[in-house]
Amino acid sequence: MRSNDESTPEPRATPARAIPARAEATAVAGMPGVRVTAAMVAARAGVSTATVSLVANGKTEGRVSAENIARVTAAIEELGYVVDGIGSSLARGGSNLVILAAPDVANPFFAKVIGGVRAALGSDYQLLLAVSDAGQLPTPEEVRALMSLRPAGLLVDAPDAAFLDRLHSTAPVVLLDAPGVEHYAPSVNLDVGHGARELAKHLAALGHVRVAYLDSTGGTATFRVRREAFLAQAAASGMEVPDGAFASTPIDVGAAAAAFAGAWPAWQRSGITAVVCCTDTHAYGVLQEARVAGVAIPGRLAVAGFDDLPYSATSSPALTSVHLPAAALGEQAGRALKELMRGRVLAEPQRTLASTLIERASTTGQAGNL
Amino acid sequence: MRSNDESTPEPRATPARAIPARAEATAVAGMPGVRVTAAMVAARAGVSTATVSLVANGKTEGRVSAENIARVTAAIEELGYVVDGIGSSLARGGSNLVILAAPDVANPFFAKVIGGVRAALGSDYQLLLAVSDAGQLPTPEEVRALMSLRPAGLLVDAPDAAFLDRLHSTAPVVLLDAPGVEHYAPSVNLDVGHGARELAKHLAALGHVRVAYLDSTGGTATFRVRREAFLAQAAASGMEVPDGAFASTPIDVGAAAAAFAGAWPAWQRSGITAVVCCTDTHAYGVLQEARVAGVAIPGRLAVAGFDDLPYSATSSPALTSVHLPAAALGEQAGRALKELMRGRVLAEPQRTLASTLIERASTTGQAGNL
DNA sequence: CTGAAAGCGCTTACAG
DNA sequence: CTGAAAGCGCTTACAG
Repeated sequence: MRSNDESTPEPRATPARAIPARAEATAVAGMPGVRVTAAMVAARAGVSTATVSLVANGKTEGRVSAENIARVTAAIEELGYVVDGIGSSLARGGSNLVILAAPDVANPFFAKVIGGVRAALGSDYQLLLAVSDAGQLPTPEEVRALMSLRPAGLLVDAPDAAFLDRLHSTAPVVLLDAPGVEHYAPSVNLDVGHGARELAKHLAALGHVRVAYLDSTGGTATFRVRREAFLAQAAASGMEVPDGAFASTPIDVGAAAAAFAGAWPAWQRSGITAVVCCTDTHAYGVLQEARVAGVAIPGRLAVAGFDDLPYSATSSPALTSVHLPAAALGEQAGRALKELMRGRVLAEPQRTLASTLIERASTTGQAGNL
Repeated sequence: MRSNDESTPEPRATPARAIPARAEATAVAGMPGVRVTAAMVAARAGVSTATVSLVANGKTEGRVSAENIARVTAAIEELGYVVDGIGSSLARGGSNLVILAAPDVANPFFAKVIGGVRAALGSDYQLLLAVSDAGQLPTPEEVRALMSLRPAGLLVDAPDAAFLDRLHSTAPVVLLDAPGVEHYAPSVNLDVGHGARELAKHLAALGHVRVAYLDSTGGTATFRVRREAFLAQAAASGMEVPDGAFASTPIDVGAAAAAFAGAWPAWQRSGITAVVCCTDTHAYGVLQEARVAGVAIPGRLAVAGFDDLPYSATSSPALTSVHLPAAALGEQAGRALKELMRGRVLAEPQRTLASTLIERASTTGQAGNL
């Protein structure tokens, strides 16, 4: 669980008699340096560590004299003192860390989510990402280890029930994009079903009757929602997704391209005129392979995706896609967590953000547009 | 610096007389639960906390009787005890956290770097990503706050001198992709210059004489290296990059496409037959706009990039690109840091990984390939 | 306004 | 093999 041969030379605190100014300035990057403690600051300022703590944390109002504030401030500055997070966390009973666990950090969509979280959290909390291998949430063991840091709060993106069952958090938790498991904790969800239905209506209105669906292999619950909502509305709108018109691949352009290449001859024979992809990434693969095969988009085949990634606005043809409000997702989750961390009760513990269909040339363009 | 109104209700440790089994199992996600301490385990097992610590950390050899190991193990299991990272870190003088600071987390390239780091670090250390806004390293203030967590080590990707000057780390540091600042700390670099020169030779061998260069606006030091190495070899190989044949945009497909659209008429007039892009992302923009404008790739214009992103292998045409060993970069940096954290001295503190040119259809394909 | 002291949860010499 | 005790660096009642 933790390193058994932690032979790192631990810097022993130097005796407080002669405190050199800028002790930390002697630390060379990569070399252990001298750690400046509150006791050293106290010695230099001629006060107690209690006073140092008060000043360092800005809790001086009506508690520390102007004289002492000045002395301590000067000593802090001279020694380069930074409050130790470990000692502080232990004394306070918790840290100011917020941990964000997500299966898919390296994703342009997720970058926006992170931006939103940061904006909401502000500088009171330290945001750290728990990373694991691509497409995987951290294991429960990893999360246990993280919980032992006593984070002030936890944000979990796209969790499944198994993960949440094994997560016994003592800190407030907010879930992001957690369809089907909202009851575990306050959550912010995406109404991706709405966009999926809009997409089905859009295709039906364009006269499509037989459509294919390119799904994700494995993946999180959102893909089930996307598929089911689309299929339900497709049926309601009089469209058919024939049995042979399903395929699934990992979220990877090449894999999607290959799957499309393999499936297209049969799809073509069965009269498919549109393919809906569960992510824009899948759709890029279809666009690419269609170009190679000389399939006119959208003239011969309409293509659409989900996520509205940056590239989709400028791809050729531009890709019709269900837009998801990533920044708002992060921002509202961050906001909710902040409330919980302050001990407040959420007025609205379950939130859902709308998705919207962005219609572009891959479904609406001139026929024959390559 | 830290929250001033941390009004979170702090769970007081319950008196150790009646310890219910599975205390933590009563914790509902999002609700503060009971924290199980070593003292509770000790009480239940009828031993001292010292013994609990020994057992929990697997340091029992020749120090704890089989009898007591069994009792403590059972109590740990029954109560769901997890060693508290805060208390442990304070006692040990440091945490087992490794913090990775990077400007560009949401990048497929970087996902591989992270994978490499994780593989090298193993389970002895907790890897956490310090995130900031897109394209930015965390500020020195943010890093200070992180340092106060007493990480066991620090990994910094693509730092500049200003960042390192203000980073007074007391923990071992390893730099990744840090051309020009290697002297600050042990580092693992990418010899991107080699790939850039290979690319210049490749284009020259294909008969190109006048080429354009699409650079990144701002960005990290690697872009300077890419440009300079390419230009030097281009000149040496008898190619010319005319004054008007430079452009730069952010790392964004749409921006690159727009820049190319604006520049192409003049480039065409001046006899440009190839454009080198400082990232594959820029190159995607060029490919896309070229398609719209009916510019045959590579017949009329050869296109190449750097990074060899996943999409480049399957784009249409597939993109010639300078491949960078992302996973190896992370892996070697992680390995080096692990050595340092164990108190060892690096045999080879400066390492450089080779880059290779991957030739694909965007430069070598049949002329007229759209 | 101030400081001595207790306590946060753990680890590690130390004495037995 | 075992436990009492000191100590990690801080914060916070508490008494003055």
